[in-house]
Amino acid sequence: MSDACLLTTWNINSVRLRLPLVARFVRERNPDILCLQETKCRDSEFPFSGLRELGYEHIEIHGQKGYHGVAVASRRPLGPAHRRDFCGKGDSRHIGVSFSLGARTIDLHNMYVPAGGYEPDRAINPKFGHKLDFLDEMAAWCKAADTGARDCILVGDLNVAPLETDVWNHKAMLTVVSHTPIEVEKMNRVIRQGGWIDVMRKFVPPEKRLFSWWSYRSPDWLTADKGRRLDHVWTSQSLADAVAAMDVLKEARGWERPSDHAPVTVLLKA
DNA sequence: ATGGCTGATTATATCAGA
Repeated sequence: MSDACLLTTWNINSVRLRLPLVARFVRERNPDILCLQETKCRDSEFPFSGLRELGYEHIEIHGQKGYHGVAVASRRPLGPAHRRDFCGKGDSRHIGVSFSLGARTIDLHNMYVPAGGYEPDRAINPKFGHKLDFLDEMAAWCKAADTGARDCILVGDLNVAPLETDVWNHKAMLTVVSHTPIEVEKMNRVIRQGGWIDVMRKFVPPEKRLFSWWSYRSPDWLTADKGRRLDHVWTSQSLADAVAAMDVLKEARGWERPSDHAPVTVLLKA
C-alpha cells in the first residue's frame, strides 16, 4: 500500500495575525502537515478553531507570550508531543511529534533557532552566544538521539544560511549574522552529528541560488532579491528516497501583509 | 555595503526579528 504526505514548514510571524494567509496557503497547496514557527502567542491564545476549520484536527503547540513559539497542525494523527527546552531558557523553540507514513513511524521535529542579534561576537552580544550554544546543543542532542539511524525529519527556521548560494552576496554576508563562518561551521556539525540530509539542496543544486526569506526592509524585495535560505528541511538517510518533491512558494512573500518567510513544502512517499 | 520594515506589548516607545 502506498502513502503520500505533503509537509510544509513556514515561519508565519504571528499565527493570529496571519491566519487568513494560512487559509490561503491551505487552499492553494493543502499540506497534510503544517509546521509553523514564530506563532507569537500563548497556548491559550492559539487559533485552534481556525485551524480545525481548515481541516487540521491534530494540533500540537509550544507557545509563549509575544515571541517565538512553534506549532504542528496535521490532518493525520500525531504521536505524543514533547517539547525540549534548549539552553534551559524556558522559551518555546521546539516541538517533537511523530506520524505514520505507510508502515513507517517518522519522528518530526519543528524548530526555531535563535536569530542571534546584530553583532556576530558573543563577547558583546549575548544573543549571538545563545545562538552558538543552541547549535552546539542541537548537535549533541541529534547525536544522542541517533537521528541519522532512525526515520526522522527536522524542519524549521534555523536562521543560518550555510551555502554561498544560500545568500544574495556571500562576501558581503560573511560578517552578517546568519552567514558567519562560525555559525555555518556549527550548523554543518549538527548535520554531520545528526546524519541529516539537506533535502532542499537535493532538489536545487548548490550551484543555484535558493532563498526562503526576504527582509521587510526592502520595499523592492522581489527585484532586489537580497534573500537568504534560513528555513530548512532535513531528513535522516533512511528517508532519502522518500522525498519526492520540494518547493519554496516564493509568491507567498508577495501576498498582502506577508510573513517575511516563504513556505517550504516537501512531498513524502512511502 | 548601508538603510530600510513589521509585530507584540496591561504599548503610544521598546524590544525582537536577522
